[in-house]
Amino acid sequence: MPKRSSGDGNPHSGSARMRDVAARAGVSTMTVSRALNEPGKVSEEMRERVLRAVREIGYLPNHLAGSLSSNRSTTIGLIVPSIDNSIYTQTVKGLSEVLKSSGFQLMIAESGYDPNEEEELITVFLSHRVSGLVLHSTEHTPQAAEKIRKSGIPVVENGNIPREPLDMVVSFSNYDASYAMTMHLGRLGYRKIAFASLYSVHNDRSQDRLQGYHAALRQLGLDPDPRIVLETERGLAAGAEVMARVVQSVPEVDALFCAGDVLVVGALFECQKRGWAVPGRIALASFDDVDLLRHVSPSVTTLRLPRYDIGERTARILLSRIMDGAEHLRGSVVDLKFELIQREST
Amino acid sequence: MPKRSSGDGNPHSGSARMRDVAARAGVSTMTVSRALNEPGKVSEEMRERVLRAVREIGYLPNHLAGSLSSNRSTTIGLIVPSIDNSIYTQTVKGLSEVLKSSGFQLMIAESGYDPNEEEELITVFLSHRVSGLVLHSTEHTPQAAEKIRKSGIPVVENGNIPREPLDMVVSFSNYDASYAMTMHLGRLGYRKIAFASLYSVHNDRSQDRLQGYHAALRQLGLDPDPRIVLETERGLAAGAEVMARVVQSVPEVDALFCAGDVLVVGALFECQKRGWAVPGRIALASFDDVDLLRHVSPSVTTLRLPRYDIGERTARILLSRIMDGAEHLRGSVVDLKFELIQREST
DNA sequence: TTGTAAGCGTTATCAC
DNA sequence: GTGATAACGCTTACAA
Repeated sequence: MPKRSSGDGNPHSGSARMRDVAARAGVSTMTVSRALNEPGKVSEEMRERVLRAVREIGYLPNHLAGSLSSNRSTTIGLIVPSIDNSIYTQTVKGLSEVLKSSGFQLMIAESGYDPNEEEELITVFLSHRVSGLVLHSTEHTPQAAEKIRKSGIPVVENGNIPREPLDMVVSFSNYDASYAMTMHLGRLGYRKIAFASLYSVHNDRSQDRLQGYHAALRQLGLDPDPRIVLETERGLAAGAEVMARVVQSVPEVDALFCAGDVLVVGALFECQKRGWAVPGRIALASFDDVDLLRHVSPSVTTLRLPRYDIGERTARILLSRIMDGAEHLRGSVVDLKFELIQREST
Repeated sequence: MPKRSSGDGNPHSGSARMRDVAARAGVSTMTVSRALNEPGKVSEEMRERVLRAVREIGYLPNHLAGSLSSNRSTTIGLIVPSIDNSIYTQTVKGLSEVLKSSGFQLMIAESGYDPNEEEELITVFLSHRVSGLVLHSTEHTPQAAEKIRKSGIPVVENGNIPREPLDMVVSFSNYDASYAMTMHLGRLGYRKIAFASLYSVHNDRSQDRLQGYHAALRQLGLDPDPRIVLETERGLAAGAEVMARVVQSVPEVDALFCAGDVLVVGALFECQKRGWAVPGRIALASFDDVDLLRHVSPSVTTLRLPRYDIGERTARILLSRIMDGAEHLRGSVVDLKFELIQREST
């Protein structure tokens, strides 16, 4: 019962197998395998004979079979809350570039900010026997944590620095960044600092930013005012709406710190439309240094976050664990620093 | 020589196998396999017995083994020119959402606008035995085309509508879109229409946009002027630079069509800085309807492209081929339409 | 409806 | 340095 015969119309059905290469080269499959994966362990002559046969036949190794047999895969699973968030793209690029150079592939999925969905995706990735996992969120179901632990594969969390990491962490601290910006505003003399962030439900980044803000207020001796602490959705329209709402409900406000996405740009446009001078009437600060903020007028004070570096370091640390078995890296936390960029808006 | 014993420290080494589940449930592995994959083919009692054993043991199926054995995988390969281009994110989201609902996973890689790199990635994906391939570029090496053909897997190109598709196509026409916008500018009375695009080397989208522009000029009876046709890199700074260059070298220019990325925003800022009225001194039009263009002042005339739909349709057509064997879809071309949004800038 | 046996394409192991 | 053989964990094909 040759299975092969059944799959005539199937994908990949025509691909040559290693044994075809072996037959053509007049060697065993092991020699082919070695010539391809550990060229040093094979004589020059054999190597060339094999490689010629590979070319002639148009042989393509089957990673599935290789991974099954060797119990090693070359795939990494990445779960982000939302794929269409431009914030992550730099990190994904950093990850992708380093992984590619080591022959690893990225499997990507989005959790939609839902820990249960994340758990489901982790399960799927584990089924695919990924060699490592990268999670942007640092909030997980207990079951997810348990599955990961049980699997034994290395994990990097990289959206924030959690109190209780699953394993490794490569990130900046949302708390520290938010604290730094709020302190900066306070030192510049602003006394009534409003704070806008994205919804913090199942979003520990937002939560930490809020806490950083509050900690700085305390340090500055400023009273918190719930009327000027807002959560909203993503987008320019949301930023504009927040701006209008804050100024109208609490006219004494003299600064707005938009701790998420491009909210600040919407806010700035709203100011321009209403004729509110920035920073004269109200100062504006933001969280991520997107290109736009340097080009608008006034240019916007913001935090430069190591988005690309996070991806790059994440990949490197993961590869160390996977390829070099660097067990001493288990549980390590890399706190990449951010930079505060003072511009015209404050 | 039990392979298993060697892998004690290895990832996934502790995971239970189907045979463990079978033993626990007191059935054969085939019954476990059926209970999991074709529940209808198993009696209620068996199904429950198996599922309980699965839960108790914490069994996680091994997709690698399943795919190898069945000669079917649940992964799709996606190659984009550059991951950090926000243009693709909506398409990736569309793809991802549909694929996820069918249990497929996305493997993503970037070619860096290099066909040879793309070929390399295609090879890797084929090695991973992806069930389908999505390519943003429509320019490929002959070897890449040959490998894909030989593999027999379905492919969708979705960055443009090529003259000679590899297989299926889901896209809008860059030529048509560019033609439409240029005609629109002509009909509004603009006579000296400049054109800025991203570098067109190995970028057939840019090339087609340029051709659409030229075709429209002919149709409008306007003479092409190489001095006002420019290629540049991505980014706001590039847009600003193009704007300044065009107006200073050819003062008669009365419109600028930025056919790429966020160039137009840089151009608009430059106009504001220089005090050039838009559209009084010069009209501005763009290619992609990013959120920003609706919020700047003046708001910018642009093309609304079906980015998300492209991803969604791509996934659907691919899944039809893979799961339903819909061979009649082979070679089909889906030309998704775009929409021209007239705003204040023209 | 369930089970048996063979095989998917590769690599680990051990012998030469 | 090279090869024979037995896995890897699952599904196909067929038998019961």
